[in-house]
Amino acid sequence: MARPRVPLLSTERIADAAIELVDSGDTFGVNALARQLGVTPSSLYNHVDGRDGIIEVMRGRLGERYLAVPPTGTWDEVVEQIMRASRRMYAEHPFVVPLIVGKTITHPLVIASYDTLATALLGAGFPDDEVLVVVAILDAFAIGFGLDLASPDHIWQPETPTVNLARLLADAETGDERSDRAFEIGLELLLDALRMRLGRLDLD
Amino acid sequence: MARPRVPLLSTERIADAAIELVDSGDTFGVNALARQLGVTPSSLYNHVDGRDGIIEVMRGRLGERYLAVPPTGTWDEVVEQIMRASRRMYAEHPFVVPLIVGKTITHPLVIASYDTLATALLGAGFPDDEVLVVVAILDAFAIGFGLDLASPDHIWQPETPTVNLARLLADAETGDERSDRAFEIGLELLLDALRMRLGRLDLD
DNA sequence: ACCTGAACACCGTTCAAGT
DNA sequence: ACCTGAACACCGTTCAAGT
Repeated sequence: MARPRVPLLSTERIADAAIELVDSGDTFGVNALARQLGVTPSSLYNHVDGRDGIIEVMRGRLGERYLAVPPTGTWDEVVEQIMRASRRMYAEHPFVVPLIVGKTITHPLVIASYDTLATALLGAGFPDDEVLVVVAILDAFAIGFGLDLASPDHIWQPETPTVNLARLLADAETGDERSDRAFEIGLELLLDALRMRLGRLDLD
Repeated sequence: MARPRVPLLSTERIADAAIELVDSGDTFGVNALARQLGVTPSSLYNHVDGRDGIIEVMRGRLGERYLAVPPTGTWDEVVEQIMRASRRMYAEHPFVVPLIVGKTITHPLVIASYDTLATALLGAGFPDDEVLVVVAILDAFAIGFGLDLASPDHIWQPETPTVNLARLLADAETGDERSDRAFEIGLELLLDALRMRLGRLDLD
């Protein structure tokens, strides 16, 4: 079977299988992915630009699933909806976060999501030269919490005595609940702070 | 030369060389590190627990350099100093961030830094069950911005028309300055928000 | 156009052998 | 105790060959 009459692969099938592989917790790799698709590693190169290409179609596919509906309402409602959508995406696929982090974003839908965010902030009254900065802050926040979900349950492992940390860790809730609470409180803090800053800007 | 009369390696030499390798921008790896140390990959295993072990001694070494001086002052000054110290560490060694991210922290000095943060927040009046959550938020924030520094100059690369994003990107400052401004504004927002929340808590 | 299979340079890790 | 060198199973990528 050299060339099948109907193609075995497509970017969508590759993206979906990649997401499945990563979600399973097994380490991501071109060979592992090919194995799961029942295909030779080299066949992937007919559809996708190597390892990084696979990661980018993963991001795009997830974007289609989580960021497709454009948010509506006041600027802070838009911000909140996008942050929550990203959060849901990362929460349900935590292990993709370390893979996509720091890679250039090109997928139109994902770009559109950041564009919506920027437009909402401009509409709110944030000055031109501050909008991208705020977007970067929101992105850093979302990514940081996404990584939090991908991290092992015990990020801090004190081996020497501590003043308070060890005791707090012993009493703390388990990973996901703590992370969810942290996200909720963090988002609230962030939105409050943005509203406060906007109020100050309006006075000038 | 089987066993040298004085050891060629030590965890410190390994850590320093690893930091140097990572800073140079070359991809980190056991083999590349051994090459730089003028040593066989397998010799590293006499001092360090494989790849992950090397990463952990890197983190420890950086902690010794950037987090050794315990911060003083009011709780928010402590928070600010620790955040700035982490920022400096990540800014001067951006490429270590993707490596240490999500890995369990054991190094006493690094643990001590988080302990100091927790103690300051407790002293401020944050309730026991909220302190770790705030620490996680601060950590997510710092990590997020650290990754921002390790990212390529053009994180967003719109290939289809946008409402505002493409225009804002064209006018934007270059990577490091933008990231620095974002950090400054973000830290201000975060501290304001924490003070606000503390004020509310005090009323109950 | 789309797959296989061989080949390549490279990983991280283990372990016997040497001093 | 601490290094080398051989060996292992595994990467990601390229490319000729086959339909």
